[in-house]
Amino acid sequence: MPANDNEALAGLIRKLERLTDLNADDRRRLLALPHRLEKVSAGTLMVREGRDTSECCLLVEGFACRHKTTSDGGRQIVSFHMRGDILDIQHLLLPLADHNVEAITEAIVAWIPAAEIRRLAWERPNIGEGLWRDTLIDASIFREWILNVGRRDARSRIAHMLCEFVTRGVAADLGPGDGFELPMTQEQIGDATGLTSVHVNRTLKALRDDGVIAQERKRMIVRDWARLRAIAGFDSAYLHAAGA
Amino acid sequence: MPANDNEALAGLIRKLERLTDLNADDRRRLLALPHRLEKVSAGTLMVREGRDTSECCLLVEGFACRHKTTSDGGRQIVSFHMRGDILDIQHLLLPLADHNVEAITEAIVAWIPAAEIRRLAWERPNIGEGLWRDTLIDASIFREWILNVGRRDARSRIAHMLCEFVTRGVAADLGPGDGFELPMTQEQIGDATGLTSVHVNRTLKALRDDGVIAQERKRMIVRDWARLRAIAGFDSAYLHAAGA
DNA sequence: CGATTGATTGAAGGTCCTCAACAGAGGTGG
DNA sequence: CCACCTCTGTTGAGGACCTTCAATCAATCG
Repeated sequence: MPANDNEALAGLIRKLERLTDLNADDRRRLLALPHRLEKVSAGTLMVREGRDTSECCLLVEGFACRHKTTSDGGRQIVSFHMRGDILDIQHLLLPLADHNVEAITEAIVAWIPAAEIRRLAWERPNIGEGLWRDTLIDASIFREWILNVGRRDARSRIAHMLCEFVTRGVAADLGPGDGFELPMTQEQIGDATGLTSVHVNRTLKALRDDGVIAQERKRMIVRDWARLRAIAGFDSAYLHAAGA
Repeated sequence: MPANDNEALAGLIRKLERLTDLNADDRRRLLALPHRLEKVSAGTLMVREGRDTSECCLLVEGFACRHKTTSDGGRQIVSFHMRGDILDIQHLLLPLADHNVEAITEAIVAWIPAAEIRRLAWERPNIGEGLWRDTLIDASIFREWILNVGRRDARSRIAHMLCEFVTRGVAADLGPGDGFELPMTQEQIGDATGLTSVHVNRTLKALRDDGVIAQERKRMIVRDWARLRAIAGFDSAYLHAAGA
């Protein structure tokens, strides 16, 4: 397994430290969380809608998304995730999964018993506060996504998705925001923005032609961050501490 | 003031009892929460995006919504609320409001100091668990709304919004679901579904012509619940305990 | 009772979708 | 190591759904 145990939980601690104050004891308890590491390939479903869950899934490395489907098969991605994110923290208190969690690249995840995290949340108020705040920021991002698919056109919508991804990636130490690995396919961008992959393709081409972005393979370069922001109408306030 | 103090907090207790176990002491502490009642008219903004907040707003009577706007003025409603709902519980841990909260009918709200609720959440684990679970259900509803505006056509989208409203209304003791007061205008339905009021009008007419619903004034009658559900692709699982 | 807000309907147009074909990249197995 | 296959990206043509603009009607309210 590529990541050792300490590294696996260190990502979670780094994230919580952006959200709350942790003392030495808090950190010790977090590092002592029982867990098992798993390497998964792109496309693996870590959580299935409707299933009972007793473990929480921490993303140690790689990228993942959460998605839901309509009764006639339409698929909607509701969030993207990167290292340090707990992918299904809501299962601490809601045992039945209401959506799927899928790896979109090869990834390493750590499975942690929900009961252990729950206990820690109540015994260490700092940790509980951080975890609760994390779920509240999740909810804030969901609200922004409702606005994104509901009220922006394809161009702004995709630009906004890119802005958010860059901003969160920088916060998660994935490197500088001007050039970065874009882990999702155009089909997945479509599923996240409520568009078809065909229209995503045309819209990305337009953004390239306008000199706002550039692409080579899966690598994306932001040529003009100010313009991308303006097209998206992006204001990072909704990310709260998570995107600071 | 139409509602007395006990009635005001009783709605919150009823709601929390659907989400967690409360003992006599929990209930006593909840009833002892300091608060002030306010009667507000339709259109009143209780919370403004970007503002610092130190009080939480409990909806005692009437209806409200939360909404956001794009930089060029597009407006998106991200949730509707009814009595018993805490309208901005995220401000317990996120001081800066990332959206607006607005009364859509005349309403009675109770303002409760956020610090008092926060204290109760940590001192009474049952209450904390119930409140956290409530915010997680909120998030689940947001996810469903992303799916709704992202992947359903106007007809299913509006049908889904109606199904959710009815289901939550029944759970909140607002009366039977077959005939009920629809508090929002067609413009607000449009803002919630990412459509224009014109298209909402045409779509509602189609649903009426098909015998699925009927309307008189602001009153809506569900003529064929099975068909409305089918059109919406509605499955109440995402409401978790809140819509049981 | 005039004024304002919300509902209703028509006509024209635009954004995005569907269907379809093809190119390129990457992975697999013989 | 190359042939093959699959997945992803790309582009074109036509059409559907929803929007925009506009006018009219109904209901509510000061």
